[in-house]
Amino acid sequence: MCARKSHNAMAPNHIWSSSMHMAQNVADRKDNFVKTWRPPAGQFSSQWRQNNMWSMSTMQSDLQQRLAYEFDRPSGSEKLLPGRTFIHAHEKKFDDMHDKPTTPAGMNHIIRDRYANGHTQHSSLDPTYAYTLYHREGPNQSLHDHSHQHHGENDHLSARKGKQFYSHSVIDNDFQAQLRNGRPRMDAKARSQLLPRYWPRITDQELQHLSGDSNSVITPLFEKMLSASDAGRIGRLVLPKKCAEAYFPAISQAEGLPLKVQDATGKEWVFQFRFWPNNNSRMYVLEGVTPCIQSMQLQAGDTVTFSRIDPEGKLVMGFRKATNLSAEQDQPTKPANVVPPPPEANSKVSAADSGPSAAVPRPIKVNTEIKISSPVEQATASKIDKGALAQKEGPGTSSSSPGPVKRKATSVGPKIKRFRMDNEESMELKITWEEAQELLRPPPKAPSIVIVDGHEFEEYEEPPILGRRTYFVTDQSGENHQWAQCEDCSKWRKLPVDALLPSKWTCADNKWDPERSSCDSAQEINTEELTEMIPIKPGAAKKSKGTDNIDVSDGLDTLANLAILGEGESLPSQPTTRHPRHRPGCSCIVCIQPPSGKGPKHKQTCTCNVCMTVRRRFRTLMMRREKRQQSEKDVGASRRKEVGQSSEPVPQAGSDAPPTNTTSSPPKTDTNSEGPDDMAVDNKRTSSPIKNQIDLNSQPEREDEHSPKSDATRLRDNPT
DNA sequence: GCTTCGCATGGAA
DNA sequence: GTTCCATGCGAAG
Repeated sequence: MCARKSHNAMAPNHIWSSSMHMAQNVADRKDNFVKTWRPPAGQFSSQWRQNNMWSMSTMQSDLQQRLAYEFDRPSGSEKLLPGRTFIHAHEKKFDDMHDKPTTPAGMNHIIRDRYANGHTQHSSLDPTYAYTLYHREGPNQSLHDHSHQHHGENDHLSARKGKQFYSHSVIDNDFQAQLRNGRPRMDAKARSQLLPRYWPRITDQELQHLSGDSNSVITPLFEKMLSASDAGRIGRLVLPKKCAEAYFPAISQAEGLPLKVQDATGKEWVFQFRFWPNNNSRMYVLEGVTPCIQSMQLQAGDTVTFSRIDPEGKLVMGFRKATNLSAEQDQPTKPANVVPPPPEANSKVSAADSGPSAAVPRPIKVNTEIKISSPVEQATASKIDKGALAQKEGPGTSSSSPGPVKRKATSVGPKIKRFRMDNEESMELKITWEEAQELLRPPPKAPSIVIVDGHEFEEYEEPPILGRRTYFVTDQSGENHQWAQCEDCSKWRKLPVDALLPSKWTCADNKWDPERSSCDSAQEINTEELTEMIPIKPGAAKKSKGTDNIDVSDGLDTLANLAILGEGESLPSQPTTRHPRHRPGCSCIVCIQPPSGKGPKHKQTCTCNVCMTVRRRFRTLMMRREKRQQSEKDVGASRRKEVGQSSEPVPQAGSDAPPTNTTSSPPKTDTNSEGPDDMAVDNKRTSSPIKNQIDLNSQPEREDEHSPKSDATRLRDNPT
């Protein structure tokens, strides 16, 4: 359907794939290929929203990766060769082979550039080649980023002198490592099983620091975001099993063996590399990492990277601070992912921190996406630089780092999760993948038609762009059109279905309806009518005006409201959305609340998001409870009537109290007494120090599950 | 009572 | 259903 070329060129590739994959029979995957890539027919075929591709959950990781690329893709130098309008079957094959794991963005850049350089054969697609290869021609000469040099491969090889950086495993190098280590490295298949979140994303600057001045070659092995327990005082760093088995020495005894690891400063640490038996498997840990972690001032959420220095075969440990995110976004040109100057850092490292060119004698790649680990985050980054979406990276810059891999939320401790959510930038990560899809538009340049295996494909030379959200509507006459909201006046305008809007769109851009090409023109229909047709809330986009062109509030509000109303209750005029797994950035009632008994107490006057949500939820719960109790009373009364008529005493169902008490006892006025449900509600409402206010530190969603009696008791015990 | 060690548990993928 | 892995937890020191 779209953007075939660039996707094929840059689609997720596996780090460890070998060229043998290329030899796989294309026909084996032909059917799937065709189904996936065939341009769908129909009136929306030009829209960048084909569900058969963009909504398939099985494609998600791939798509996320693609999205990440689409978002950060620079233009200009990274375009594919204009003249190249065909797709090698084996290239597509490769893409298919590796569309599950995601590709670090930096790798994408390299791969793209290799395309641009005419390396279109297997080597250009083979990540083992395609990753970064840097060389320094002399002490004061520039390091040449392969991705920006339009030289041939031979030029590079011949020019390689002095220090070399291999940002990913080079086959020969890996083979040598096998020989040195005396045990086979992970085979290609096993490598392909390595989860993308462990793929190393190391900038060239990090590599420089790790390498020091030696003539060494660095092979990044894997990385891991520190969990709370990793960074805690236990001193145990849980290692991803496959990484441990692939890159660390084989151990047969649980006690393991001591492992020397060098940090970025050259200091050597000795950890105990061992495992625990676990569910017929092993759980690998590095013990004794606390001093090292502390010396690096790492905490949960930060990332440690493991690399190998060859030819010594040393393990070297780097790190990346998670807290660089905000600073990085504030200063997008500052190189991120730079190893902070350790205590004994030399001037080189310090200089590196001061600017991209201070310590690096070449136009080093400035990676502003290094912290962006998910497509959503990528989207956020793009949002920050909304005006220059397509030109975010100027000439001479690119991302050497990879990137966008969706991190497992549980790899970050709860506190870190909340910290990340509190982070202003992270709070902007409020766009789901499905929402992002709706914002993608084909690039303006018309696609060329290519034929692959007898099937026609639209091939775009440029990536999709972020467009303004529109809503497609079929009116009563069967006519299709779409509605878009003006950036300036927030009026909704009806547009033809094939209209492609830029992310910033105003009435003045309404070339399809000259009568309504001005913000002064009235809206064609009133908002109420519009709301009936499309799932928008009046003024929703206005809310986001000034902060972002992407209107992402709908889905979020849906989630929040669903959380408030409880599962199974949908909202009128809003799409029914099941709550996804809780992830960093999730704004649901569960995620935004501090854990029980932890965190600062909220005052009754607090108007924070948590408190406001709790209040709303409390009110809803109370209303529901009162309704339920009222209905139960009614049922009970009617039953008693029936019982009275039949003169048979029947215990009241669902009540602990004797049946006679409910009607015969006078209303209790003692708020401390344990009364019926409605009294418990009253108790709850009045137990607060401030009249008619609720306990913002209580957890109504749990209270809802408890008996009213316990509610009253707990509120009495903890009136704050 | 505190820390360390080893395993178990359960959520997430 | 299986595997991975973050973390809880009890035993031992």
